Order: sequence, then structure tokens, then C-alpha cells
Amino acid sequence: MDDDNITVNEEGRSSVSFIEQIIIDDLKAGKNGGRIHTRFPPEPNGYLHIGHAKAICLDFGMALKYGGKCNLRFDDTNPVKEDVEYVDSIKEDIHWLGFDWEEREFYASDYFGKLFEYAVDLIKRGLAYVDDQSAEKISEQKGTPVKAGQDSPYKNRTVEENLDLFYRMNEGEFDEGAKVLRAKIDMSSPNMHMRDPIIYRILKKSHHRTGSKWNVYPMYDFAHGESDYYEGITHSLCTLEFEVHRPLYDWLVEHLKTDDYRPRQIEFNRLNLTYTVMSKRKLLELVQEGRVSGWDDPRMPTLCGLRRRGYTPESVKKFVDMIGYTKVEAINDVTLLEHAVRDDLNVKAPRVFGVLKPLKVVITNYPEDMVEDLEVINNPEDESMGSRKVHFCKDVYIERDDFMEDPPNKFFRLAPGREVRLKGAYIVKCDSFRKNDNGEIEEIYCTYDSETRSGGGSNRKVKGTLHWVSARHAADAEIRLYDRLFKHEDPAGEKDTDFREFLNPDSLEVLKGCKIEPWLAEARPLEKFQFQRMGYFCVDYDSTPAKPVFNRTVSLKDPWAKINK
RNA sequence: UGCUCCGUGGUGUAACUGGCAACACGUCUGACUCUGGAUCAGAAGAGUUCAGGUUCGAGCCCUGACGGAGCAACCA
Repeated sequence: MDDDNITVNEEGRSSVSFIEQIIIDDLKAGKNGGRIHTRFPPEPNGYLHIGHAKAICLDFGMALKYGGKCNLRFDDTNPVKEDVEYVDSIKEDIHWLGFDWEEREFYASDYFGKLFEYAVDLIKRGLAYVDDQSAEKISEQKGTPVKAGQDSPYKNRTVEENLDLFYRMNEGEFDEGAKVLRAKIDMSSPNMHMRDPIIYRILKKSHHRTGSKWNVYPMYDFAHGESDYYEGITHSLCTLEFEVHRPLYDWLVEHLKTDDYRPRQIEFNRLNLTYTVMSKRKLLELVQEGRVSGWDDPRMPTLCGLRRRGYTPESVKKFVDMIGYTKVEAINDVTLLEHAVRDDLNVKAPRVFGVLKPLKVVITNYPEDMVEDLEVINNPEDESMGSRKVHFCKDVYIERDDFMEDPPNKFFRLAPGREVRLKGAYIVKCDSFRKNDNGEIEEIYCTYDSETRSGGGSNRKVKGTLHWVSARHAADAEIRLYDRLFKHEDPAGEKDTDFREFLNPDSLEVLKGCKIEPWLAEARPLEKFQFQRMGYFCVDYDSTPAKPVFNRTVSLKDPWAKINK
């Protein structure tokens, strides 16, 4: 059991989500044999995003915590939308998060045979019928939420006729849309889903797993509860929009079950993040329209995008744990996600020097040919990460933003006549600078105080400490900075405006000619570092030793940025 | 104008069978600092959508409003 993430109040009682409480109560009551068995049921029609991570953490997390199991089940009942391409990415992402379904990799399509039999059984029991009407007609008869529906003229066909028709539907005798199988429930139910829902439709499409074997495919509603039942699922956790499906889920399970065991569907709130969209359809559009570079664009809320951005699985799980599971439709602040990565990377990421926008500094009183190897600590949060050597010489680069010709009072960095410490090296003083023809500052001239070498026992204090890198040794790098993809907190929430209108044109800034410690060019994709004072960065897939590329995962908290506003 | 679900600081959550509304993020102070990071100390910020009712006592129970979301795909 993992108790780390349980909030404990003053009386020492742990507070758990309403779902966990239900599980605890069910276990205590010995329901379904006192076992817990969950499932994560993605449709293989897109890449997983952080909203799925919330579901994964719950499905796998609860099973793990209470000694149960969690199945991976691909909900592949619609061959026109699904593809194997997605199956592999989904498995990879779940593993990345650190969860495992062992040998229990299932597909709803595994049950097409059983499901067909159950449909036949319902027909025989007079609980399902074949309807010949068009989609439009059926929809029309369905009524509206405020108006009862009316029975189909085909509702009272004989069992024999229904059976014959259903078999022939599957044999391919009828065109798509010509006939459907419907459960015979109640056309006047206040719940639209109970108005004789369609449970099978004709689809003459090849399925990514069953090929051309079937001409009829079950609808989601008809497959889900039964699949849960077949697999022995005890707690079927899903998002809030399925709440109104529950009576149908229960109806189908009730008519299927032959024993006391019964899976229970429980709904929780979906994850929404500020400044992004979360629906698969919208994410797909961003990809297809080239608004992002792909599903794994580091600005995407997909798990592969977050991974490429430099997020760790631990940070995603921590975030999910912080936001909780309720029935309230909430919009979670991205800053909480960002806090979660910073918190995780603060402990894990080695500190290095990287200058994003370099400005040359010449230390005029430093010997021309001298090079010192200065020892710097890798991570003040973790001594075991040791130290490394960095080269120091007469020419260094500092951050362009760390110098101001005419600075305000609260600016603690370099300016004419002011002193700063070059971290791990010496205190330097700016004596003068040179501008180019465009009036831009081109080079700064400093003198250093040789008594102030780091670790040398000097107790001179200066207000500011800058990161830097030796101009003679640095490697060049490309650094990609990311901002929120949308300018609007809830881009999909504005009814009259297309979400694309809110795209942030400046969400990607590519910096070239950045200067990094030379050895960093060899770092492998996804390796993570803190570029001191600048943020957390990770090596991009595009990176090569000859042309290193880094992504900024998230900046460091920056009080100066606020003062400067 | 139907059914279902939901309304607690800015945001997300907590508050056992009713008992002084708690935590995290964010914000603001201050300390410390060779990262304006981290860390530490502290502060502000809600009286729980509203109105009634039950009760010694209601965020929790009851009634009624109001507000929001979902549901009318041969999608999941």
C-alpha cells in the first residue's frame, strides 16, 4: 500500500476520494467476494492525454492500493475510427506512467462473439428488435429530452423475424444504415438513453483486429457493461458524461448476469486544464491542420507531448493526485501542473550553465591565455550528485537580460559600475561596454577581483549572481521555449468563438546560437537539466551532438519578471 | 422547460454518525542564500449560491428558488 499521497487531517484520519470510499466500503462489506478489479478502457482512436492519466492513475492506482487488478481494455467497437497505430502509443504511455496490466491486455472486439450471442438471446427473450427505419426517422421518433418518444412500427416483430433479420444483417445482406438492432426498453423514458437504444449497427468495414469477419458491430453502450461483466470488473470508473448511461449499463448487465456478481459504474469529473483543449477531436484538428508539429509537440497536453517537453511521470502523477476526484466540473490551473514538475525536477535535475541569449563579456584584467577549471556543485538539493569542472577564461557569455545600461534600483545584476558574482567563479565589475552601429550592446568590459574565487574564503558580498559560460569552450545549441498554446483560459468554453481564435501565436520561440557547457552536447534525448536561473530543460528528440536541441520544460519561479512588469 | 448531476477563499480539494471551515497551488511580507531558484517564518483571502425550516448547534438534514453542466451520434 502506498500511503504517501493520502491527506491526513488533525485527528489522524485519512481523507480519500468518494470513489475510494466506495471501494473501501465495498471491500469491507465483502461485495463481489471482497475483491477489486478495475479496467482502463481507451478507444484506440488517438493519443492519450493528461486527462487519461487521471483515469489511469485511478484505475490502476486503486487496484494496486487495494490488492486488486486492473485490465487494459481497448474499446474498439467502431472500426471506422480506430487504428493499430494508436494501440502501441497507448501502451507505451501507460508504461511510461509506471503502470502495468501484466497479461491482461483485452479488446472489446475479443467479445464480439459473446456479444452477438447475447444480442440473439435478448431477441429470443423479446427484449430486442430489428428496426428498418432510417437514422432520421429513428431520431425523430426518439422525441426530445422534454418530449416523449414514440414506438417504432417495427417494435412488435416476431422473435423469428427479428432473429432471421439480425443474422442476415451480419451476413452482409443489407446495406449500412438499412437496419439496426434495438433494445426494447421504454420510448417514453425521461432518460433518452433508455428509449430503445440502438445496440448493433451494420458496418461493412474491416476491423483492425477482426478483419472482415463481422458486418454488424455493437455500440459502446452494448459492449461496455458486458465487457466489464465478462472480465469480472468490480468498479467501472468513468467520466461524468456517462452518468446518464448508467441505467442502460445496469439494464444490460442485469439481463445478462447469471449470478450475484455485478460490476458497478461510478463516474468522476474529467480533467480540464487552463489554456489548453483536452478533447481528442480538437487535439486531432491541431495536428491535422499543422498548428502543432504533431501529437508529441511539447505544447500538447498529450502524454507524449508532456514527455517530450520534459515532464516526468512522477510529476504527472503528483499533479493528478493533487487535483483529486470529485463530481464537480472543474478547470484546473496549469500552474499547479508546473509546480508539480518544478517540485520533482528540483530534486532530480543536475544544475548546469546555459546561456539563452548570449552577451559577450571580456574580463580585461584576466590573463589572456589562462584557463581555470572551476569546481561547481551539481545539485545543492542532493549532495550525492557530486560536482563537475567548468572552464573559465578571459571571455565569457552572460545572459543579455542580465545587463542593463541604465538599470532601475531593484535590478541586482550587471550594469556600468556595478558588481556581480559569476557563479562558481569570481566577482566582476563592469567598467564599460561597446555598442554596435544599431545601438545594441555588443560587448561588455569587466575587471575581476582575483581574491574572490569561489570557495576561496572571500566574504565579499554582492547582490547578484549570474550564470555564464566560457566563450572559448561553449557549445552552440538550439533552445525551444514554449508558452501556453492558447491565450484564453478556456479556449473551448466560448460558445460563439472557435477555439482556434485563441491560439497563442507566440507559443513557440526558437533560440539559436545559445551557449551551453560543451559536454551537454552529448546528452541523450529526454535527459533533464536545470539551466541555472533559467529553468528546467530537456534534450529534444531532434538533438544530435553536432547540433544539440533543448526544450524548456518550465521556467524557474522568477520574482524579477514580476517586478519588471 | 423533461431527466440526471453539481454549487465551499482566485484555483483545485478537505471537513468522521450535524460541533469554532482545513490543506495545496497562487498572492503578499520577511529571513536565508554564490540560482531574484530551493528552504524557512509569517500574512491576507471564503463564513460554504440564495431564502426559509428542523436543531442548543447546519457546509453537512428538509423545502423552495437561483446558477452551471450533461443527455435528443447507426461516436466513445
